Amino acid sequence: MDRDRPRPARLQPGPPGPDLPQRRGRPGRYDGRHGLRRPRTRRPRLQRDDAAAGRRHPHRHPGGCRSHAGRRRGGDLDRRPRHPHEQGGSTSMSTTDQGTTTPVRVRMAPSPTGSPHVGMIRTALFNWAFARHHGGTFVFRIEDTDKERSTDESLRSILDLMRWLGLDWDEGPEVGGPHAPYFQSERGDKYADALALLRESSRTYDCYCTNEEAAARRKAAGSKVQGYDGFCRELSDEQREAFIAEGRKPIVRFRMPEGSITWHDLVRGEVTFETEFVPDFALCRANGDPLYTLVNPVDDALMEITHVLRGEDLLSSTPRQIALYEALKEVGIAKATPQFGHLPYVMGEGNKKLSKRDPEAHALAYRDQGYLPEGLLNYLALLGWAIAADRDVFTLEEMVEAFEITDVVANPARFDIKKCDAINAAHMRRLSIEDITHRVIPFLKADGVLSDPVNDADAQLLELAMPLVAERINKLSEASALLEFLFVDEDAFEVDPDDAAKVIGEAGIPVIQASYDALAALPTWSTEAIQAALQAALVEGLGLKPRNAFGPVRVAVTGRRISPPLFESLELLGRERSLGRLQRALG
RNA sequence: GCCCCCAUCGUCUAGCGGCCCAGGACACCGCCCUUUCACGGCGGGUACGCCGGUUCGAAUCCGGUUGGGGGUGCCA
Repeated sequence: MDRDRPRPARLQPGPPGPDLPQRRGRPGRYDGRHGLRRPRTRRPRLQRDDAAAGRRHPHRHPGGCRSHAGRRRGGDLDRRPRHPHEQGGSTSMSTTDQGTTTPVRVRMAPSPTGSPHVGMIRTALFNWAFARHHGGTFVFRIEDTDKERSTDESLRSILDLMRWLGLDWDEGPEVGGPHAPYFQSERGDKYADALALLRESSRTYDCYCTNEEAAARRKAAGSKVQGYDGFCRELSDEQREAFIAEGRKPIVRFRMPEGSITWHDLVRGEVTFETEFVPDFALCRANGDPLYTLVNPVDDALMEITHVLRGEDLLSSTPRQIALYEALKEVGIAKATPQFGHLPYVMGEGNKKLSKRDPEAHALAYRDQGYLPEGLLNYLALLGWAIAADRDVFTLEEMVEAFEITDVVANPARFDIKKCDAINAAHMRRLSIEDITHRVIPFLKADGVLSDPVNDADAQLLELAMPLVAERINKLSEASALLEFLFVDEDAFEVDPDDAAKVIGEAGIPVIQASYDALAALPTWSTEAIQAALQAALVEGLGLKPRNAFGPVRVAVTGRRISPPLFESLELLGRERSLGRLQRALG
């Protein structure tokens, strides 16, 4: 073949034990222990006999915390009996370490380049939920090796995002941890050490070729495979010296082993790659800068990550990582190869991976548009996972309780903003008035509806008005339009011209006049009295349908055709301001 | 090109060989409720890509095919 070396049929035996169900795609339920899986059974967790409730508090200390009080490390790990025949390790390149009971350690490792993406949230959420479900550790690591593209702004955005979402991390930026530092830019010595050890082993070799040379050789050989061809694998001293004499600087390449590499993917089942299709890859640049291919596995190894849950785009780099892990174990850097689970893409319009170009991709925009973190997270969780056959709305706590990585489906999901809205709306309706008021205030301030700080009178008015508004908004940002008329100064009050044209006009003037007369005569200014007076004057008096009767009044007083309930609104506005606005509408 | 992944309503999913002429949610279409809006209620249409095989029985297992996606870097 391309490397001119014989290829043994298969290094790996087939599926391990006779009792191990190896259904592709729907693997057995993962029980939190390395290499162990059991056949899926329907929601056995619902019958759990321990008091799981109150054990975890996913919302505590958003933004990361040190306190592990109350968290049971490795909580679920010993719950189920081990099945003697169930072993996940199936190959010489096994991704599992049989017999261990290591507590779960997962990580989120974003690159701080550009604006954080909703796909990133989904990955973070599944990692977080997996960690919390198993009472494990959620590590947050910043992969800022690319100095050109990494920015502080992006880093801040990611941290803000995680804090807003309430996905707290146990180790990482701001909280530190036993494997600090958690910024790759501060871990250069570790990569240099790893590279030096690897270079001393037989697993790597120095390569002097240019890309062009390798590509030309591939082409000349009529190879179907692209990428490096292994030319420098067995260089003679003379060849090496000749290259050096030419002034070439070598890079370090990893020597892919022969045969095939198989792993049991946590979401996809068994995946196999023939290594003839996995070219020897570079670990560093000629100037010595380590590449992602090196730093990512080295950090995972050093941080003792047990499960790597990441995007499907990394699927094809997994055989390289598994092979590298073998070398890292050999040189004493890695203790064990993690298990891998490749999450499906979040797709955008037109069946393409949701790209940064899509406005829907920008994660922080959801916060600014008034989505609830619990709503967004709930929706994102639905992309690839279901808590039950007939349920879509759930809390983070419920997700933690029920989340199984092996329940995640492998097919890519389209991001549907309408459903996202609907799920968010469901969470809005679950909030108490106090809670929703609290959350709406920043939006009201930003929109200039409320002053900052809020004065006492406005605070009081808001407290009275929110019950009317809370049930009719689906996003926090929608409150301003509904409340503005109550807080605006009279001389700044404006009536929407389009709405006025539609319902006031000539036909509306008599209606407003009649309303003014009826309300001006009112001895008490209450919702009930207002309703009775308007009902009598307009519906009975003028013979109007309620819709036509109250429309003009609504626009005159609230400025818009869409408002909180009219009679309550009038009461809150007060007699003087209400009558004044009716007067103004009359011209 | 080559390699890998994926395949149930428009969308997200349930389904783990008989409970399925396929369930839920969003969207859509009617109707009801209603002072606008937002809720809420009732009803409706719409899906197992295709071809083989295994089986008494297949959406479910196997093979193929087609279609989609991803990868194929001294990017991450």
